[in-house]
Amino acid sequence: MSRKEQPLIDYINRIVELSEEEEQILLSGIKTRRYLKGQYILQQGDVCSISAFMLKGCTKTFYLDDQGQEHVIMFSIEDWWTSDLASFTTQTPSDFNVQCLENTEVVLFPFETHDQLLEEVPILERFFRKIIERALVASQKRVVRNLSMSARDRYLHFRKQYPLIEQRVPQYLIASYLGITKEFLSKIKSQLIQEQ
Amino acid sequence: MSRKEQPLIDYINRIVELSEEEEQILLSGIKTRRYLKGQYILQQGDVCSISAFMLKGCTKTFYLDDQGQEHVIMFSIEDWWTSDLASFTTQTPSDFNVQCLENTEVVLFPFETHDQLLEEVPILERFFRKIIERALVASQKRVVRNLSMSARDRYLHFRKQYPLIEQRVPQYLIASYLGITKEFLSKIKSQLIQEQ
DNA sequence: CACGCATGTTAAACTAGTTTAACTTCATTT
DNA sequence: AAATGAAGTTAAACTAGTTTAACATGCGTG
Repeated sequence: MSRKEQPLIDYINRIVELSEEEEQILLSGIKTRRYLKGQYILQQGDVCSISAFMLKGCTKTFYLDDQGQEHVIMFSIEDWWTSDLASFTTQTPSDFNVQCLENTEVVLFPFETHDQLLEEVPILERFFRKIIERALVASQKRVVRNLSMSARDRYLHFRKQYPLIEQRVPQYLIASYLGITKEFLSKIKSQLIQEQ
Repeated sequence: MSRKEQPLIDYINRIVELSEEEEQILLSGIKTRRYLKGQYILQQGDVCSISAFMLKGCTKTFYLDDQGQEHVIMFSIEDWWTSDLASFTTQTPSDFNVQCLENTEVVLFPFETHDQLLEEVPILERFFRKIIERALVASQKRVVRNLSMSARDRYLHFRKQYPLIEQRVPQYLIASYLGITKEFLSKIKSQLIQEQ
């Protein structure tokens, strides 16, 4: 049996074990949606009403500061989650935008049915705890990298950790993700080439 | 009734509701422990076998890089949690040290009994999900601040957000937490004073 | 009370990363 | 084929933050 949501089911089953029945309840509580390149899944100022699992495509999550400067917080590709957790959990306006860099297809978990879903399928409580744990570990590691590594080393780490993303998104967005200007990233890259 | 663990029980009850019985099961699965100023709760390279709730005192979590430089990741005071989640959840060697800056008393959640405790008191699954959610939100916000704010603004934010910590720990540790040198923090502070 | 040591400050020389601006490349539209 | 515009590069001038070093302060302990 092949359905659109299969990658999500597989993803969940790698972490906890869903029965047939639980799977059905889950499927009845979610929906899939497509976005075109350039469209926003979430906009700064809006309350984040969904948590999204990526089936296909690529998004950037970014923040516009007071001076209108864009700061890329994360990229998401297939099999990743994307949302603004702060806004989603507290139902307050979001600081972030999530915009599609490619045509994108996602599974949406709406906030309204989220608590009910957890009541009906309690094992998902553990599932969400575990994926949030992982996200927290990743975020803490990023804090450490930003505190202790030079821009050059952060770039090398990024290239190694996300080789697929590096080829898929423009360099100036990667520079923003790393916390540097596109000009300086350009310089780093030419230095790395000369060293070879 | 007043027991040492009461602040923990109160903390949990602010997030989920524990029955008398659940409270008893919880209490039987934890223990309290004291550390002297300077002692380590966790050392880099060891597997983190506990998750700790702070009853009293103050700790720093830090990372020593290849050049032996110390990077402060976080401070913890009363009513906070401290642990290395990455090491605790995967039972792999930790990158971090947790050292007491004052005489400290904590409630310890040992890893061995953690899963069993969650089986017996399933509501704790939700509790831990929620506090990890909060920690993730805080960590993401810190990433954003480190990407988008100057050292001066990060310092002002820190002072505002953690006024108690600022007075409790030495300035050079705060500089490290902010990702700058103690000399530069000193300069920022004297600039701020002159502006008054 | 004097010694040692941990903490904090100031200032000069330095460097990693930014800003500004001009130019290249390449894909898309007209 | 020309024109437009988004993405990337290069280089010079600049600035935020580091390094090094010297000095100040306080305070705990022999």
